[in-house]
Amino acid sequence: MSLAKAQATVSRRMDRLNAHGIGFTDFVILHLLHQAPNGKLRRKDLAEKTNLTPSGITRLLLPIEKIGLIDREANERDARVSYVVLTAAGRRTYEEAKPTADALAEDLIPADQLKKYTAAAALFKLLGATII
Amino acid sequence: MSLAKAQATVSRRMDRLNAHGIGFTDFVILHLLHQAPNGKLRRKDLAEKTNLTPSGITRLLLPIEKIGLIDREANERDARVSYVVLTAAGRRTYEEAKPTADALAEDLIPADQLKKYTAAAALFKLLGATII
DNA sequence: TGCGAATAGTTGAGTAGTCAAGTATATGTC
DNA sequence: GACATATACTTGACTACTCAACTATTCGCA
Repeated sequence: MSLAKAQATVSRRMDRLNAHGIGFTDFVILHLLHQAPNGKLRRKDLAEKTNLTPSGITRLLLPIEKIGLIDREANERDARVSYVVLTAAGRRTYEEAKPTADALAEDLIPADQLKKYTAAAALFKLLGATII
Repeated sequence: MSLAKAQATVSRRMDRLNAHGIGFTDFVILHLLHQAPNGKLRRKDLAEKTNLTPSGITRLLLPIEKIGLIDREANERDARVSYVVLTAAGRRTYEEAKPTADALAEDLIPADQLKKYTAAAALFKLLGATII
């Protein structure tokens, strides 16, 4: 209940990202893909990293694919997996949005205060969550 | 995203409460009413305490009212407000569920570890959340 | 080598909320 | 004392998920 509110606060704050045509969760996806080797991940990996279910990922990616920021790619060794790859447009959007996201994060929790919250991180871990 | 998962973990764990015929959020409502003077609160107060919107509260209370754990009561001075009151059955259910909830909480985060997490509480406050 | 069990992803139905707009009532101001 | 404005709550339409069941494929092993 309380945690949900904190979550809501974060995403609402981050919604200034939609100046870039994307929402907070979209940005997280782009961020994860950007970090990944070759800019691609299996849908299952995205599900794990975001703590969503595979079905949640399917539904989340649909509109991002529709606007052309990500694309599908088959795995030649395993026909079950479908990679999510960052398109050129996706990479561009990510790079444009990154400074905005960083500024918003800094605004939300000033970096010099961040070290205080390692205990919070431990709590999240205990609860099975991962810090972005 | 991460916070949402922690939240999900908590509520899923707390879902053992449905042995008492109620869910986690229902229990929170009963708890808040139990604490309140005269066992009643305005819907607006519940919204603030739970960090839900008034419309969320309306929808949340509907089934709890239907199973008779809470009831409506008018305010004679202000016809706009409708109190939420704990019924006898609601009080009974709360008192039965409380030990279960306490045990589950202790199970989730052992009390002797709890003091470690004051920093987490500070973080939540910063994010605009309240600890139960 | 063929078959049961596991894995990746999708889909239908449901849940728990949100926001925006609407109703009813109360309050402050001129 | 009437009228603009504010407050308490509800409702319709929507979002962002979840779970369970399904399809397609791959793997382990008798």
